Amino acid sequence: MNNRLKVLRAERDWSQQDLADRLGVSRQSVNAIEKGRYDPSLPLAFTIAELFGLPIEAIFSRD
Amino acid sequence: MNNRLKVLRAERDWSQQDLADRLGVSRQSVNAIEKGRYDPSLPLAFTIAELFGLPIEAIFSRD
DNA sequence: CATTTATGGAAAGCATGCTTGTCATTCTGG
DNA sequence: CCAGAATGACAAGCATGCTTTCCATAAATG
Repeated sequence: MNNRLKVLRAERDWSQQDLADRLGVSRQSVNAIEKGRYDPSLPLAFTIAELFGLPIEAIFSRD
Repeated sequence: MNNRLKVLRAERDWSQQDLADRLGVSRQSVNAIEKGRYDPSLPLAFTIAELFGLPIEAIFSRD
């Protein structure tokens, strides 16, 4: 899966740590997801979508 | 997370096995997800949403 | 320069997702 | 009644998600 986390983060001028704090996960998780090393769980994808006020499909997409 | 799999399946008169075949997963996975024993991975949630032609948020929701 | 902040990644360990196989129960058709 | 289909569940095993800890590099700041 691809994701737009880096862009959404940049639009808000948040560091990976800032985003991780808002999501309640570790910075390493944000980094790994952002770099495509793995996909978030569905619950985390919901948390991310809610934080950015976007549908999951507007943030994540298939490769 | 809650999900509407059972209803969506019933609307189409599909068995759990029918749905599993269409999703490319085991019947046990469909059963476990439907019964809330665990959540699907994000890629599987995408496959489910595509199969039913609905946004992920129209199928899955937080508890 | 020296220090701090941001990012990328590796390793080990625990939790979760998914598999195959198996079993029990219930329901339906013949 | 009997056979088969459908559902629910459990176990073992492998894959993935997430954690903490640690290290390396680059960019920004004093």
